[in-house]
Amino acid sequence: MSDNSIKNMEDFAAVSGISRPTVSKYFNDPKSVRASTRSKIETALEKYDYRPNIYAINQNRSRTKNIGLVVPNMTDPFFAAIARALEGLILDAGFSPLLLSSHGGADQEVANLESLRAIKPAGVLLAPWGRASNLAEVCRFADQIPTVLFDANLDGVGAGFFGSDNVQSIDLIVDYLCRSGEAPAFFEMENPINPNALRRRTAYVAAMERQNQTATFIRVKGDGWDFEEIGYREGLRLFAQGDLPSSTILCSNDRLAIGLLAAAFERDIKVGLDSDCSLRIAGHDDHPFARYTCPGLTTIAQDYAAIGARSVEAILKLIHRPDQPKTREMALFEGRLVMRGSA
Amino acid sequence: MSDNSIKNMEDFAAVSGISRPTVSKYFNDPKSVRASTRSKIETALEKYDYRPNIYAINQNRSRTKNIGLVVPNMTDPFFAAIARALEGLILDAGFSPLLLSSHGGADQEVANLESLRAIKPAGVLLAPWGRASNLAEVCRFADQIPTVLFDANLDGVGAGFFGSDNVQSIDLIVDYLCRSGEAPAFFEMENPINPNALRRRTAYVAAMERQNQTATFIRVKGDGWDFEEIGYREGLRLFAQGDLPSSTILCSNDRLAIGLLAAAFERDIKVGLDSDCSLRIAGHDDHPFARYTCPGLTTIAQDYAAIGARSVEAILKLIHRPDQPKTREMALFEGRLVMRGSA
DNA sequence: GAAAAAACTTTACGCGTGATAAAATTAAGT
DNA sequence: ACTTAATTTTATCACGCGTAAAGTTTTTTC
Repeated sequence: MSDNSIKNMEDFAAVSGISRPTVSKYFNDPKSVRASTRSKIETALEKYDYRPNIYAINQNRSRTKNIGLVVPNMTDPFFAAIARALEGLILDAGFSPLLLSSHGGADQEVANLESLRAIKPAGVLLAPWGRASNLAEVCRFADQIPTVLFDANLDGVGAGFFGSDNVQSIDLIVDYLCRSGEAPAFFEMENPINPNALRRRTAYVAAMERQNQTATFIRVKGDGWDFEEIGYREGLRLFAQGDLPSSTILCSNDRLAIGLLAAAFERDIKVGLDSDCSLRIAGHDDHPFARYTCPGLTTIAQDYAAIGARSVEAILKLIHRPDQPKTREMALFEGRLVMRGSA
Repeated sequence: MSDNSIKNMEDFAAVSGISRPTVSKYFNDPKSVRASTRSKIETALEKYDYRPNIYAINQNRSRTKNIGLVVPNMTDPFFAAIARALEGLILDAGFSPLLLSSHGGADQEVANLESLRAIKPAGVLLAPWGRASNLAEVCRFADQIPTVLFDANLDGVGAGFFGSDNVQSIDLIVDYLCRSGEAPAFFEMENPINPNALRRRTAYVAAMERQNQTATFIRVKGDGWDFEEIGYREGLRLFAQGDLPSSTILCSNDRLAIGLLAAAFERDIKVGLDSDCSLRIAGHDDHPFARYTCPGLTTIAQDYAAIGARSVEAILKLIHRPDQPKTREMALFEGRLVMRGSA
């Protein structure tokens, strides 16, 4: 027969013995048709494996069933893990995730938003590049398409933000470090791109105040996202100089700490809690590799299960009720202290 | 005026003073219209920022300007790095990359191919899941849509394969290890999913033969992609037992080695070349984190610049001349020895 | 078992663009 | 200015599906 000639819904409707509009209805919602016709269609479906043309479907719809997902840097395992979790949640909600990475920088971020615009997504989950983001463009985008921010906040942009409570988490780890040894110095980049880095800095100052300690900083130079390299290079330099402000170092993020630990190892500086150790190092984020550093990295685990769940929930609500009151939703989730050998 | 009412090409053609078919021609190839009309269109473009509806464009086309890019696991920084490089090459060629990860396993791989089918990509670059891949489905897909494999080969599937020459690279590192100390034992998983693991195993046997050494294996249990965890857990177990077949261990890949190094550190086993070290560990792939292990991991760097370039080149050739002779192209690229502290 | 409700069929149109043939215009060369 | 080639315009169809209206059949309800 003409088995292979099922080119469109018309043809498929013919072989399944159902009219095309009903078949169309079926594909939009299988439960919206009578059980008997549904089974007829599904029988034919098994035999002819037809699928509606996605472009024709979306041509009329002003919004599709896609949800854009933009992360600043997929090469960072931390974001890769979050992205993966979010993909799952989006799929569960019956939408198709479209994952894009802004690794090129703020320009790539804008380019990603442009690509998404062309695809007319129902909504977008955006972890912005950071301070360097093209705020005007991101704003313009968020005004046109339902957008929820996660991981890093840009004030007032999008319909909501969900991320970590840096004040709580930094307080938690500063408290732990102070109780278990010398108060920590804060290791950070001079000009961090990520807004979270700035918030953690402020949170560190406040936490140290609460501990009646004076905040001290180790600020290092470095551009871009090659944090391990920066931590390593600057660690080597610092250890060579030998004038650390404290024997406990709290890094602004795990990736800096990973580099710093490698530098300490190379310089034969024992890191940890034991009596023969001269340095303690802690991080923030619970990077997937934090448990395989030497020693394992004491750090803060972000609750990104919760962050992801709430972000997806928010974007879905926005999609289903697009004309709701314009109150910007926002929630910060507590971090959890993960104790390993390094501090 | 009616500034914002540019809803389609008709409207845009009107405001730019050019007929719609000519505008259409412009968007398909700006150089195909007269310079004067081109500038007219581009002037209007700046003023009204219209962009053709991507769904309407693709509705008729049997193939789009998209190239699918499927990697087994984006959470693995190695694949994240390759994917990023490939994305750049695809963009340079004037196509849009669509990146998908099969992290769910072979089922997700099939699902990804299904998604891609719906999008009608011009071609697909596929790094297959491995032995567990649904061979029949992948084959069926590759028969319908131009497909090139990279990283891992599936015999006869797709129009070509580009990857690393495991025989050369393993020979290179075995030779180095033998010259610089005790001949290596091969650390691997019992049932590796990745075809490269099997090839490296065979290559190891052959290389040891050439060195007049007897091949010895350390085979460990473990499922899935959590290689660091497996290396770490099994490393702890092995070191507790204390009956290693050799003081030099060549791991099937870097991620196993990273776990193994962490285990050695925890057990106070000094790894490296110095006289006070009792163990040497080497890996394969030059994982982005290999330079931050303690000590830095001696390994083989895959030439994935070349692999990526050739893969993209091959898929482009296939797209432009779809009916060329059906010889399956294939090339293996040499690895480079990266010497660090661990061996 | 009849009336009401629900689901389906038929018919027809619209979406925004690509493609093409024939006619009209413009540019280039002499 | 005239010829010729190149380009643009006009007009029309195609693509595959969503959707609405009107009529028909099936199922549910009492």
